[in-house]
Amino acid sequence: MSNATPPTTARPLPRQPRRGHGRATLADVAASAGVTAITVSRYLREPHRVAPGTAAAVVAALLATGYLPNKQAGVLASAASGSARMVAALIPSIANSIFAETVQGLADALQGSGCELLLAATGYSAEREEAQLRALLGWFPSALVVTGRRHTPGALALLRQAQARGTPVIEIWDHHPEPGAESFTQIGFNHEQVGRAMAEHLIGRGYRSLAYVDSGVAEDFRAHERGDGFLAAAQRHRVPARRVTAPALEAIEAGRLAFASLLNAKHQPSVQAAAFANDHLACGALLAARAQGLVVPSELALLGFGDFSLGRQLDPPLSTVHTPRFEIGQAAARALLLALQSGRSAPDERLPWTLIERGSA
Amino acid sequence: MSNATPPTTARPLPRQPRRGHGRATLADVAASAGVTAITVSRYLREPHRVAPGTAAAVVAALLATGYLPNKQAGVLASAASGSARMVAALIPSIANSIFAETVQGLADALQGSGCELLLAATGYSAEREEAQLRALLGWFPSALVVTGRRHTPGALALLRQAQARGTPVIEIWDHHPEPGAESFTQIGFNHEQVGRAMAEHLIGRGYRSLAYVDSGVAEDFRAHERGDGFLAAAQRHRVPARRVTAPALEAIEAGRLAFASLLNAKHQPSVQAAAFANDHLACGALLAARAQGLVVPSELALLGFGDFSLGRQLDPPLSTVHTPRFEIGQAAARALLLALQSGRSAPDERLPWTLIERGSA
DNA sequence: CAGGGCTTTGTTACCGCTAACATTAACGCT
DNA sequence: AGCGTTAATGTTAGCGGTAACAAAGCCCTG
Repeated sequence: MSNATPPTTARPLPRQPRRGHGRATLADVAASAGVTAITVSRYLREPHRVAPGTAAAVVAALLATGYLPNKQAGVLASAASGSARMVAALIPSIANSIFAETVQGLADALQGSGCELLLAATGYSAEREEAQLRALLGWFPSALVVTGRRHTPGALALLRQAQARGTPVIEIWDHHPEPGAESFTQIGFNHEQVGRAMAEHLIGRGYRSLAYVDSGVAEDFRAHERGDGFLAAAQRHRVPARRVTAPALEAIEAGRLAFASLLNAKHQPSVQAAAFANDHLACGALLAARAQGLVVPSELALLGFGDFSLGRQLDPPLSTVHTPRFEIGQAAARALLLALQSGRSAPDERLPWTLIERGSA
Repeated sequence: MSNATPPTTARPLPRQPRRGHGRATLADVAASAGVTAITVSRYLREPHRVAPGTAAAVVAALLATGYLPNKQAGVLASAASGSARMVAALIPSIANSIFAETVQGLADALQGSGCELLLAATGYSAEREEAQLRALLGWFPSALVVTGRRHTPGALALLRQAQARGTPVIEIWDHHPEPGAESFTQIGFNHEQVGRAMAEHLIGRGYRSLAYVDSGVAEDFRAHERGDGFLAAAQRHRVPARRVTAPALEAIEAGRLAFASLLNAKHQPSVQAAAFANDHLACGALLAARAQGLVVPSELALLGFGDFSLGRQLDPPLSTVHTPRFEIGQAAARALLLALQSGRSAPDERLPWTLIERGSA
């Protein structure tokens, strides 16, 4: 009755509309189908709740408009449910084949779950990890996958916050439950244990003077831990062992150089067997040893870590530790999907590694 | 005049509020700083536009609340500007070291630009590429990086739409400008040309019966194109050449088996030199050849593609084609950042490859 | 045939943030 | 003094979707 013509007061003066991005929206689809937006939204999420006839019209409209849902809007609207369907993964390096395979496992297992993968490489820097984490959290990922259990205090606080809010946090490549301290889901294995096994393998084969050639990457904590385990086991067996740190170069080249320092005459007794932080280092050393005419393993035994394809092809083939690198990614995906479903944090998983004796040790 | 007290009708009865996710929002920060949300927002985006005193209060409030911006909301609100600061990349396989290094280059160069990386692996399937593309587009990425120039019609339509809306689209690992057809920014090299160069190298070294061992992955178009170039060049030089397709197995093993079929007696003339779709295949063949006591390259020359570290370590070391795999990722990042800045699509880049003669061909 | 329950669709408000415009105060200049 | 200009901050509305609730229509039952 009174809404015929608004008087001169309070004219809402048309302001310039913010144009969107040109893509069809739910409203467009709805208009085309002759329904309202919520019906289309419902059809997309719970198709059984719209009547068959309506559904047909909606489908036609969806095809006609080429609608693609705007996930930003969707996530924002259902913020409480927190279902961004996006997993943020932080790994040290993508180029490192170890982590590349893990990411592949993660991506494969996520495929079909409707989760996208947001990836960042930290370059083995804990500070960078924190910065990346901060950036990635801005997207409200539904789960977080981080590498290892060492983080800056800031990163740790962010991870704890996220976990407290119900975002699953999964640590991969390590398995080292701290008694008492409540922590995140860990999927991996114990690196100290691997180091011990490497030492014990060499000792068992009769070598009586050992070395561990550590990674030149200062923040490759897992390599250092394998070294810790290695040295501890040697000490327990009263076998002399020392730690050498490879130069921070391309790994094969670094292995070559590390080999030279292993043979350095000023160390007594001279090294009979060396374990390496990774296969690339070990291969470099193996090649250098062969080039010098040294007989492997009788004059110097070499044991790698990682089971890269390269080592299998050398002469003698490199003895090494096979790691479940693909499986870690898969298991992480399974664990986080489970956690998202159940609402509880998934259990730890300790995945098996195996020491493969090939010929070099 | 009439809006003093609403009558009993239309009581807005308090409805249950939708709670958010528990994280501090701009409004919280603003309340803590004693300003309104827009001021905080402004401080974060254009700090010089808020007064120094206010800025100090805002900073304090930001720290006190531990605020992390919600990027979903930010992107949604500035939809027109389309600045999601997120790059979607689609590659065939993450585990393949070629692409892993490219992704690393991409991530490295994106680092610091404030762009996140949304990654998906297509498993060399064009259909899967389209599906992934559809899913990734839901996030309104600010740029798209796809591998190669072959896409399904649906994917192509999506890419064109995106480009038309101003989202840079970059095709990596290929460089094959179609005359006339307007296309996307291509960063890579011409694979047919590489194939020709491989054939010409072998012909130049005097081999008079050639073979190209193609990838067993049906949709590895670039490998097939190298084969096309290889065979075309051989034909032009009137040198017999045939194409053999490796079985779709693990590549080193596939190379081993491909080697056997190369020597198949029923083919005349027998193959003197073979080029391979990738180094893994070539290495498998080289190892098989050596195992049979064949002398490489005099009895059979082998030429790889990719320059993987493995090939360098064999005896004889594998001759191969070095590709700018890391640089492709970097260049893609540079190109898309440029396109985002300038608003125009970035120019193509043809990156150099080199044929490295090592000993096997 | 009134009334309870179910199905189907719509209305409203809000997620967290920012574009567009409004407002206020301080300043400079003729 | 009067007026335009600029700097600093606020108000409003909306991005595109979904949660919460409402309402309309149908079926069945006693």
